[in-house]
Amino acid sequence: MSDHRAGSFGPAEGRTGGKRSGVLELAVLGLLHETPMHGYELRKRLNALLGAFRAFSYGSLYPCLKELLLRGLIADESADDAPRALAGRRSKIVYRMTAEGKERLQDLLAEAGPAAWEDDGFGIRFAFFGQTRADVRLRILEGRRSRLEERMESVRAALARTRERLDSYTLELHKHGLESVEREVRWLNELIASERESGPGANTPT
Amino acid sequence: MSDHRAGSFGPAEGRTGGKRSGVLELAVLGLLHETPMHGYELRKRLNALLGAFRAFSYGSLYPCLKELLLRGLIADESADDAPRALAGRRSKIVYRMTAEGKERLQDLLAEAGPAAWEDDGFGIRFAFFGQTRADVRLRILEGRRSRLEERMESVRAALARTRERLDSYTLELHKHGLESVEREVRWLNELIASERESGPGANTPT
DNA sequence: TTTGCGATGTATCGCTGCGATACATCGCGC
DNA sequence: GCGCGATGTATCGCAGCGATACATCGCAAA
Repeated sequence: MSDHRAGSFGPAEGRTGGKRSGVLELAVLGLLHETPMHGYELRKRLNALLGAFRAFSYGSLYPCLKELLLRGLIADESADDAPRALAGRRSKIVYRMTAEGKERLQDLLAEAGPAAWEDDGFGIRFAFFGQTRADVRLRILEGRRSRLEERMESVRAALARTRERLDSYTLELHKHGLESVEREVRWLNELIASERESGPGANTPT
Repeated sequence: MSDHRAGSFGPAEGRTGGKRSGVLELAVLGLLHETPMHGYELRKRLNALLGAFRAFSYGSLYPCLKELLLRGLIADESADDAPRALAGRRSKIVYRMTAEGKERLQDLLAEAGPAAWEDDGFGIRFAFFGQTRADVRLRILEGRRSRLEERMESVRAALARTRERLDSYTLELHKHGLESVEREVRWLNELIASERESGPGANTPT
């Protein structure tokens, strides 16, 4: 019972206590793209950026930062240009993106597959839509919409199957849940329409 | 400025110690209260019950079941009334509630504190409102509402602080998120009203 | 002056729960 | 008699949370 990863895809690295981070990686890279920052501020900005949608904690942020450093996607700015003469003094770590980091960010922002229409993946990508190519935006929006439609369909089917066994509170819960999803679909429709309207040739640079 | 939980409720709720799952425990107990079942069906029913709101996986269900067995809150029915003569044959495990389990369920359903107005805790409890005392229902509904209002307030404040730095997509995300919360508050208001209406003396028995 | 406090800042530990996977049995059509 | 999908039990690796520890800095009340 040990070591059986079929490993069809997924980079076989990590280990050594290394923490992988899907969405956080994009979030960090996306923010650092603007200006260098240290962890504390990164978190504040991140949570301000995402608002009601999501909040990250230090328990995930710092391990992620550590890993990104290791992978060379970000670097400690205070280390490469500081005088270094000051012996041992260091309490702040200012992170900046490296060239590899920028490349990675571009790859992540170009991703328009399933990962980009899951709840987390979508939300975080949407927050960085300003840096995303117009055609990718559209594909993500549409993918998200069909993902939600799928979900609604399966919930509705399950509901139809069990409706008579459910009490009024459960029914109410389902109704509310379904309406939330419907509302998001409507929102997506508006966004898609306005994307299409602003010209299918519009490519947003950087 | 502080983005920490201000702790207006503080330690009064007697945490300070490793606390067990809570959510799944309640779900399992709540379902098993009706009829005995095995894990597979438990999961199906659970996800049908919760619908769009939430879905549990085996990775959490089975460990939870194991722990509940250990704690004596549920028992393996096929073990205590089966002939036992059949040597070694066993593939299904049918769980039933014990007296301790029923007691525990009552305690969980009576809980109307902070744990009951977090996203998960609230949803799961709402699904079992049919088994909850009317006054507890009301307190949970009101607690949930004020929790959401708190959240909206802090998001709005953060938004006001950073609005000018955000691009149109991020603004759209915030708007949508805020509206979702507002919608849930309105929903809660309706529920509260209808709870109050149906008489403050109404105590639902099991 | 000192003391205390809240914001800033870095970091880790224990835990919950997910997702993928493995494997076994059963019923049923062909 | 065979395949195949539903039923059924179970675990592993990992992401991310929440609490916590600790250190420094600026500032205002004592």
